[in-house]
Formats: sequence, structure tokens, C-alpha cells
Amino acid sequence: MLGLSRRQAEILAFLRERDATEHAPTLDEVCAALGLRSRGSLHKHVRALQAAGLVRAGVNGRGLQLCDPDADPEDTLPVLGRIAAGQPIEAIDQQQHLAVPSILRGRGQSYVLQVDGDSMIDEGILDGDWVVVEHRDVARNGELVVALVDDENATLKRFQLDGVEVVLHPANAAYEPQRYPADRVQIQGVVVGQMRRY
Amino acid sequence: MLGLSRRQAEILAFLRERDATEHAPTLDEVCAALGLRSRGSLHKHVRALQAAGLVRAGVNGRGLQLCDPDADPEDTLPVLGRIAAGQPIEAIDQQQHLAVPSILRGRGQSYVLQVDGDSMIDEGILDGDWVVVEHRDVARNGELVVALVDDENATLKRFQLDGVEVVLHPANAAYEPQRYPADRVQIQGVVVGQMRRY
DNA sequence: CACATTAGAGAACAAACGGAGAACGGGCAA
DNA sequence: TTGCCCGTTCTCCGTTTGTTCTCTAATGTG
Repeated sequence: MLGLSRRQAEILAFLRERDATEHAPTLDEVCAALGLRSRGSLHKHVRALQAAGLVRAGVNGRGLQLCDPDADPEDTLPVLGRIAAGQPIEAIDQQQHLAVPSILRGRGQSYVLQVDGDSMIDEGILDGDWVVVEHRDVARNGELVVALVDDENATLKRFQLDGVEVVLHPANAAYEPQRYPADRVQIQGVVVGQMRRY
Repeated sequence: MLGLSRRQAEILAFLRERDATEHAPTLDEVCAALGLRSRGSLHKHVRALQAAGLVRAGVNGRGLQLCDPDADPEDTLPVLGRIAAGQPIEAIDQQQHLAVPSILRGRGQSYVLQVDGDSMIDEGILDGDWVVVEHRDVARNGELVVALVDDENATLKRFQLDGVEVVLHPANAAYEPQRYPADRVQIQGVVVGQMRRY
């Protein structure tokens, strides 16, 4: 990992050590272990680490846990196909692979989809862009997800869980947010990166 | 490396030794190790080394570290700095490198800039995105260019040549297109790719 | 000797770092 | 519901560090 300050390296080392064994430590616990007295200060470092490419695995926002960044040294990810709002993912038969910089990659298994259509235009995702998707079946509020509705339609939307309902927000003023009972929506992945060629 | 004084060779040797192992030493630490008492003097030598071709890789301006060529130079491009509308390019001295997939790369010499601000938001380029810029001094109509106006202000705009005038279109409804006589505008590069991390 | 060149010391400054602490809000358990 | 835990954001402050500057001493060079 590039460009860490001394303190940041310390924190990273501590998390690496702690990671495998016990429960994910809270900010306060890490503070105590490193002799800090302010959560705020530690959090600043953690944010710096994330900016440097570290990925955090939060169970539900709690605990500091790394998702092993040196898991996948492979440079390329498969391009699974194209995704358009309201259509099933159109698979590309002849599987391509695309080089994806490590900082754009997720922690677990990831793949690349090419975006078809303008449904995410207000989020800066244009027709033809590639999105890097981390394969997951849960998402947090506000994340950009690949969601499958009724086992039929795959869409790229911003995710929001509202009680027992899932709200899928398109990022285009021309389209409306869609509400579904949670059991009709299946998360297929979360967008962690994006690329475009001019 | 040519024409180093005794001191400079000493410093270089020390950095080489130290490089791989621990954290990048500060100027003061190098001073102590070499028996100097003044940061200023050491800094003069370091500058001389840089003039002689040495490349520094620092955390954030901190620490003396040689640019380790561990990263495959094929796949990485230098990150020259940040670009904001109407500001000169804010250079990053300690050069970072970023892996850039070949399909996002230009034909000729290329580099990476991080975008600062929302001036290209309608084109899907958001604050914090990286743009891959191919170094060129001419552009075609409709291309996204890094343009230098009056040798002062570097901006990211859509390029249009209208007779003897150059029109620079921002992609944000809040800003106006700007017209300049062609001789006041200098093209520094053309955007060929873009990346974002979530 | 006059003069230029070089190495170093040390002061001064700005930026970045490292940390403290308060406040806010969301989630969770009693 | 209430209170607690925890992550996040914020402001404020002292320290460290890179950079630039001037000044001094040593060393050539004509």
C-alpha cells in the first residue's frame, strides 16, 4: 500500500494482526491499544487509510476489520456482460477480461459490467461505462447495487432499505424510484469502481 | 548517476540501504545518521540529487524515499496532480503512480490528474475522479481537453474551435462557456479515460 | 590577493501530521 | 421509551518536517 504515514502504518499493522483472530475491534479498543485517547483522531487515520486504498469490512458499520487487500493479485476481472435498467443482464458469450487497477477493485470476488442506458446519468455513470462490481448479497443504504427484481430484471440502482421495503433509486430525473417488498429484491453485487474510455 | 559529490553519494547510499526496510527517514534522521546538524544543508544535497535524476517517493511530502521501481512501469502512469476549473494544475511533487488499464490509455505519453470540483459534472466526471490525459497540443472539436488559458489557468473543458476563436464548454449548467482568441489558449492534453472509486 | 564555488549552520516559515475533545445521529438493549 | 455504545464529523492546538533564506568558513583558481 502506497504512501502511509508512520501512524497509519502502525494502525494497519495492528489491524492486520488482530484481524484473523478475535472480534473486530471498535475504534475505542484500537485507541486503547495504541495509546490514543480520542476516537476522532483515530478515525481520521482510518479515513486516510481508506483513501489510500484500504477496504473495510464492516458487519453493520461496527468494528474495524480489513478485508484482505492482498487476496487477489490477478490484474484482470471477467466482463460478465451488459446491464440495462429493467433488463436481465445480457451476458457476453465470449468472456472478455479487463484489466482493473487494484484501487478500483472490491475485496471479494468481483466482475465487470458494461452499462447500457442513461438510468444512472445523474451519478456520473454514462452509457458504455464499465462498472466494477463486488459480488455480495447484502448492501448498505446508499450503496450502488446490481439488484435482481423478481428473478427477472437486473438493474443498477442506489439502494435504500426502508423498513421491510427496498427502495431502488435511479439517478435520472426522468425515472421514478421503485419500491418493492424486500423479498422480491435480490442483491447481486455492489459497485466499487467505474471506468470510462473516450 | 553522474557527477555526484562525496556527500551526495553518501546520502544516496544511505537512502538505498534504508529504503527497503523501515519507514522513510525524515531529513532530521538522515542528518543524525550522517552527522549533519542542519536540515537546510541536507536539503540542498537532496535537491542536487533530484536535479541529477533521482526521483523521490514521499508519503505526503514527508520522508525521504527513493522511488522504488517495484511497480510495473508498463501498467502505471504518473499522477501529476489535481486539476480544478480555473486554477493552475496543482502539482503533486512526490510523484504517485496509478495503475491504468491499457484500454484507458492514450497512444502517446499519458498521465493522470485527479479532478477537483464539479465543473464537469454533467459529463459524468465527478469531484475526486481520476482522468487519464494523453499529452497533446492539438485537439479536435468535441474532445475533452486540459487547456491552459493565458499561461495561467488550467481547466478541464470540452473543446470547440469556432473560426479563430476557441470555445471552452464546461459541463455544469451553473457555469458559462468561455470564448478566447485561439492564441490565448494552449492545449496541454486530451482526456482519454476516466476512473472512479466508490 | 580578489573572486568564485562549495559545504555547512541556523533562523524563519508554511504545510502536514498527530492528537484532544465536543457534538451529532443511528443502532441496540434494557 | 430511555440510555448507552459507537461511528462520524467538526474545530482547535501543539509538534514535526520540508523548504527557503541568509550568513560563515573552507577551498580552489586566476
